[in-house]
Amino acid sequence: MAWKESHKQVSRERILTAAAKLFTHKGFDQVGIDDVMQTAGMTRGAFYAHFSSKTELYEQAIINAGLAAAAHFNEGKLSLDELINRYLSQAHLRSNDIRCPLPCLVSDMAHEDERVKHTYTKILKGFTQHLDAITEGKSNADTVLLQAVLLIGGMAVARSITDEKLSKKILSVCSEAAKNAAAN
Amino acid sequence: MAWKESHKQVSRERILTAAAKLFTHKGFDQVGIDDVMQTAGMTRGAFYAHFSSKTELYEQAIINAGLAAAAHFNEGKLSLDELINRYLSQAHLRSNDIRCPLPCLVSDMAHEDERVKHTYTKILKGFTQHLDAITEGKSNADTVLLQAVLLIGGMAVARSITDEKLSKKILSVCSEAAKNAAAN
DNA sequence: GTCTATAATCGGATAGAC
DNA sequence: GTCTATCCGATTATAGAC
Repeated sequence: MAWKESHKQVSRERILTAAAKLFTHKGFDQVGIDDVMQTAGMTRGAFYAHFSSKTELYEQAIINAGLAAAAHFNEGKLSLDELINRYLSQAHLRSNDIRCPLPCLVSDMAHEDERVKHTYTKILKGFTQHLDAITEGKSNADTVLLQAVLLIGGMAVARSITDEKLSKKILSVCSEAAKNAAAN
Repeated sequence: MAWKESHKQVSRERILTAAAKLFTHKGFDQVGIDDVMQTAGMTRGAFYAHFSSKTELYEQAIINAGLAAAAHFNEGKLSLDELINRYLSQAHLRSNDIRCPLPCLVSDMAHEDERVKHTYTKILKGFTQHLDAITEGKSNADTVLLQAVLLIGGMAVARSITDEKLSKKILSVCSEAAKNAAAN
C-alpha cells in the first residue's frame, strides 16, 4: 500500500516538474498534455489519474515553478545584492531548467481565469516578502515593490527582444537601480 | 480601380484594428481568425485575401497597436511626467480599446518566432526613443531604459494580479520611481 | 473581395484492456 | 496506475460560387 502511494507521488512529481519547465518556457497554450507526459516519461492516458484538467495542472505547475525558483535563488542565504545579481543574470535569462514563473508568465496572466491569477498573485507576494526578509528591516513596502518590478519587468523585457546588447544593458541598468532603490 | 483599391485598404484596416485590440487583450493563441473577422464585420473566408497567415497578421497587428498607443500617449504633446501618469493610469490598466503591446505581450514574445520578436524589439526601441525625445536631452540612455522597464514592467505586473489595492500601489510606486529616475 | 462549405489537423478528454 | 485507441470540439487554411 505504502509502495503504491509513493509510486503515484513520484509520477505526480515527474509530471509537475516537466510541466513547470515547459510552461515557464513556452506558456500555457503552446504546451500540450502530450508534451508534458512525454517529458515526464509517460503517455497521455495516464495524465487524468493525477490531474482533472490542463488548467489544474497549470496552477499546480506554477506553484511548483515558484518553489523551485525560490529554492534556487535563495541557495546559500544570499544578500540582497547577490540575489539581484543572480536573478538578473545571463544564466537566468537563458536557463534551460525551470524558470521563475513571475517574468515568464507575467503577460500571460491577463488571459487566464481568476483562480490562476490568484495563484500568481500569491507567488508575487511570496517574492516581495522574501525581498523584505532578506534586507532585515532596512527596507519598506514601497522599496520592495519597486525592486520586484525591476527584477520581474527587467527579466521579462530582456527576454522579449532580439537585440542581445540591449538585453544585457537592460539587465545591468535594472540591477543597479534595484540595488540603489533603498537609498531613495 | 481606385475605388476597389481603397475599399480593400479599408477592409484591411478594419481587420488590423480588430486584431490589434483582440491580440493585446487576449494574446496570440486565444484569438481565432474567426474572432478577428467577426469583430471586423466580415467572415473567415475573406481573411486570406489580406494576409497569408495568422502569424503575418499578428506581426502587422502589433505594429498597428504600437502606433495607436504612441498616438494615444502622445496626444497633446505631453511632458514626461504627464506621459508617465497617463501610461501608468487606471484607464490604461483597464482600457477596453487597443492597448500598448509592450506590457500586454512582453512574456508572450518568448514563445514567438524571431521575426515577431524583432518587430517587438523595434517597437520597444521606438518607445525608448520617444522617452528620450520628450526629455529634450536632459536624459541619457540608461535612464530611459530604466523608465521603459518601470512603465512596461509596472503595467504588466499590475495587470497580472487579482489584488486591486496592490495593483494600484505598484502603479504609483513605479510612477514615482520613473519620474525620479533622471535624478540618480 | 467576400461569401459558404469543407478539408485537414491538432489537442483535450474519455473508455476500456492490462 | 499506465497503456492504447478513440471521440469530439475547435481552428487554420483552402476551394469554389457569386
